[in-house]
Amino acid sequence: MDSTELPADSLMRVAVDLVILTVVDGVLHVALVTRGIAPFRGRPALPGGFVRADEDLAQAAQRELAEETGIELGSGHLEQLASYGAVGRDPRGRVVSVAHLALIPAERLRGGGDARTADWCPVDAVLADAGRLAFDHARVLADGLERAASKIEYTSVAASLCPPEFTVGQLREVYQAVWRRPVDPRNFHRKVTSAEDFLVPVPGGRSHGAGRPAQLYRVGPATLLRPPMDRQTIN
Amino acid sequence: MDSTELPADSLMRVAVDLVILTVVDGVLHVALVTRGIAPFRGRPALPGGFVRADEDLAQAAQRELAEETGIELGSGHLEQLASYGAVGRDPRGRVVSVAHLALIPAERLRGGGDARTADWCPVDAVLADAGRLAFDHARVLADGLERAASKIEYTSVAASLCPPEFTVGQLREVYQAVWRRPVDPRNFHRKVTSAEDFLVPVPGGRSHGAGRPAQLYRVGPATLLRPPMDRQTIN
DNA sequence: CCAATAGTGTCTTTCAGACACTATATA
DNA sequence: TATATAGTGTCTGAAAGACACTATTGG
Repeated sequence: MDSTELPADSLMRVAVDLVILTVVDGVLHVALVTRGIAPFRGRPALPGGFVRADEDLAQAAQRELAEETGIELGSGHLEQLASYGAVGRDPRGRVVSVAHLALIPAERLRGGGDARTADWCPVDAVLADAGRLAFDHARVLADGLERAASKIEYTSVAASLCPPEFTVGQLREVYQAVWRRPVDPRNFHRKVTSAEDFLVPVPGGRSHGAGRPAQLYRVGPATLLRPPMDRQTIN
Repeated sequence: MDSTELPADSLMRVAVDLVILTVVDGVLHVALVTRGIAPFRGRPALPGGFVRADEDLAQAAQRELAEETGIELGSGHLEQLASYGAVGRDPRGRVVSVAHLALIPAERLRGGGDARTADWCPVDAVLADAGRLAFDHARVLADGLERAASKIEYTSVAASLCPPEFTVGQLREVYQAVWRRPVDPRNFHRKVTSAEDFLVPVPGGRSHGAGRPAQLYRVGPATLLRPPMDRQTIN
């Protein structure tokens, strides 16, 4: 492995940062850590860390996700978001961060408080004070939220924010939380249940709680929703 | 700039690779270089190079685009695509590549032949022998093509593949080339001309050539096409 | 019973697919 | 005149928005 012919000034540190989203009681939350070391000590930041020499980008993201949330990604969704490499974004030196987006069910959260684990913060509150976020994480978070909102328009990844078996009402709550707008229950029901292979009913599965019990579903083999839902237009 | 506390094994080389697309005579072309040095010497590859210490990712991509095609990106479109960081993707050592997608008008091409410049290759021919591409560039190219095809569904970036003033027919040729399928001229015309602020007619601007002269348009202020076109369903 | 949520049905509007037809240039 | 491309109009079917109505639970 001779790399003498490679330019030395392209040697940089490569990190992964994670936008980890979940929905708790109809409210979108993002996982944040409080930085214990400089720079930005004491400020909220996205979970993340440096990529190791023996792992690829997705592995590094999965490792950080497990370390900060305890999630092993059995259910849940993880995808690459974008890379951020402005020259001065980290005062310690040149760091290129490959941001990832994770969508995980609320039921699998483990309690925060531990310094190593992330805290779940309502996205509205975080955005109201986005200037406190370390590095360029306000931008990364904004990009992650936009990606999540657009991706549930045409895919079934919203189910990654639900438990393995869920009702149409729970799925609708996820859409409303991510889109920050109400969705008509009846039209939503018609849309998602009539889409081919999008949801598969669990035989005999019924929800409990207030109101009429609902059919339980699992996510179906169709990962794409066609035609898509349009969050701008939708009632 | 003290980085002693940073882990040494996250030091990697960071590069940009470019998927540069254009449409010549209704056929989609991609810019490829022939590698003059090992590894993959003599094999076709996407244009690219290492990021310098004093430039960010977008600047590096623009610089490489200018060096390989002579395009200064007055018109044209450049966006980040994705990052590729598998451990063994470059035999010389650990290299993380941040791929970008560029869409440029055919009229601004400059002749190849020069060793420093890229050659324009029909995408069909390249895909038919994608295994010859260096590194993981077959995958990067596939991702770039998919991104281009999906992005013209809901944005006006297809106009970046046309000259500044163009006819509806030219724009339709671009869609057909990127989607690899025919599009009904009449329905397409109705769709793009009735979309608010998508195209703005050039007063008195008329095309010449075979058939009835067509109105010339410039791309309008609306960057989004709503509702989008669906390349799966479209006639 | 009432409140709450699940689920069905229906009317209307919008818009895409298909395609006839007209308009205006070049060969 | 023949041919090619531009552009308009019209019919039909799919699907979304709006919303009435029924179904089935818990309190």
